[in-house]
Amino acid sequence: MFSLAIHFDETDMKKSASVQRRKTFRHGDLRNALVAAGLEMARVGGPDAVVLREATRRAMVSPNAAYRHFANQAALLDAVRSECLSRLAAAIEEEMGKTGLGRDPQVFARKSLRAVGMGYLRFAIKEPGMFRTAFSVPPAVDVPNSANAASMGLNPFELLSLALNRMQQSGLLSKKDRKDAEYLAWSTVHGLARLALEGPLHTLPNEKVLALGERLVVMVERGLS
Amino acid sequence: MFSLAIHFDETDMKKSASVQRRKTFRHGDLRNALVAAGLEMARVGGPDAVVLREATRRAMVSPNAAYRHFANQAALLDAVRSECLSRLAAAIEEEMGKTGLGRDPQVFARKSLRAVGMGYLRFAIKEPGMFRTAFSVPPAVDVPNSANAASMGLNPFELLSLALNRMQQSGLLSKKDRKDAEYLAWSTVHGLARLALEGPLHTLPNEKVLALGERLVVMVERGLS
DNA sequence: TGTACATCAGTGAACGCGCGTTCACTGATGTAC
DNA sequence: TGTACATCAGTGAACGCGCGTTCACTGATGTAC
Repeated sequence: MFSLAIHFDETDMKKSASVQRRKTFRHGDLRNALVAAGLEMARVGGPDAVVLREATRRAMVSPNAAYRHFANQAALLDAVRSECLSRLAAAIEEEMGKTGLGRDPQVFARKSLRAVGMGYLRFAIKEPGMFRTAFSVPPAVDVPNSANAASMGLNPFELLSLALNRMQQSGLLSKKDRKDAEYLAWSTVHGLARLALEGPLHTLPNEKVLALGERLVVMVERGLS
Repeated sequence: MFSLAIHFDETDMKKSASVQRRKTFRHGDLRNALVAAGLEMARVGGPDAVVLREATRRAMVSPNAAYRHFANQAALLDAVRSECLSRLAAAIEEEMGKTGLGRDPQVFARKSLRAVGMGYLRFAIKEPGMFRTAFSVPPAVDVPNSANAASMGLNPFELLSLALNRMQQSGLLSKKDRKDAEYLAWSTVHGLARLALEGPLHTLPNEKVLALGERLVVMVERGLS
């Protein structure tokens, strides 16, 4: 019971409440903690909100501790961006998973393409900050510390390729039309997503955006071949 | 000849060179000068580069002078954004102007749509900073001082509507398909533009982007109806 | 199993910077008489 | 035509802020013996 007082002291009550303090000198998992903090900031405020000092604050660590794990702020942002892309890919995969297998290969292919597009769009609407971060302007020149570029699993682009391959294999897409079809299909939903998040269209209600998305997917199907 | 010395003195040589000084107390056209400076910064560095203090520096005016013409930095950015949209519209109109009139209304309509899409894309490639600024995230809440919203001429959206109207009037588009076609058509080229400027596709050569743009326009034509 | 030591993840303090914004002011201009 | 004066576009100085980054350091950990 009296150990309470000691805990009280340890938790550092100076200034406002809620300032906690690590009990170990080593953090143990600081790199991941910084990325997680950066991701949360990106989620709320987009790429510009990924502030190195704030990340260290949230990880309860001094500002310069970040430099043990990242060469600079750009490297941290890059790691966060990469994580955002992974989340987007996961959202798409989940949407694809929902569309059963389907026996007819053509129906399956169409469903796959639709799932990629709609999963993409849904993620953009649900997590605009992460989405914008995933596609924020790339580092101009440097960003020395970007080891984790690859990560695991397929990225959004590869998932789209997969769906388009199914379209081709099931005979819905000629070999000629298949060429560069990724870029065309991707552009459509990406454009809608960005217009819905920012710029003149950002007041469109979500349902409307999703309905437009459905129409876009159909348009792509018809327009590609 | 000896007046040179006086001029020398007037031009204020302290510190580096090239620092000039206005001779009149009143600037005369400060608001426009600030927007012009902001526009140039946006052109080079995108929306984040529109810095109020830097704009006043370029207008050779003290920082707080800006507050005679804009309520705050957001208001200046908003004026710059509006100007970027105008420039985009002008680029599209120019592209439309290049496509002669054509006697066949259907050919004309197709050419119009193509011109809108390609003009849009070309502007995005040529002026990525302005393009990104035009579609940067809108002011969250305030921006009190945004008088010049309307400006003159048609905005990009209206130009696109015009082309789609021609499609409908010439019988290329049913009334049903015409509905919300703006959003669909716009999304495609907008998406390609943004992917080409940032994100994973930003290394695509310009010619390739334009070639994809041509395919997109065809896809939209076919897919819409 | 115990101890010396190298490693290196963290600390604490400080830096220079440039930003947006506010204050009390100054002085050119255009208008009323 | 000349003069007094209100207007208001500009000045100069200062503010608080938070950022990214560097410095010399400290102390826990894991390894070699």
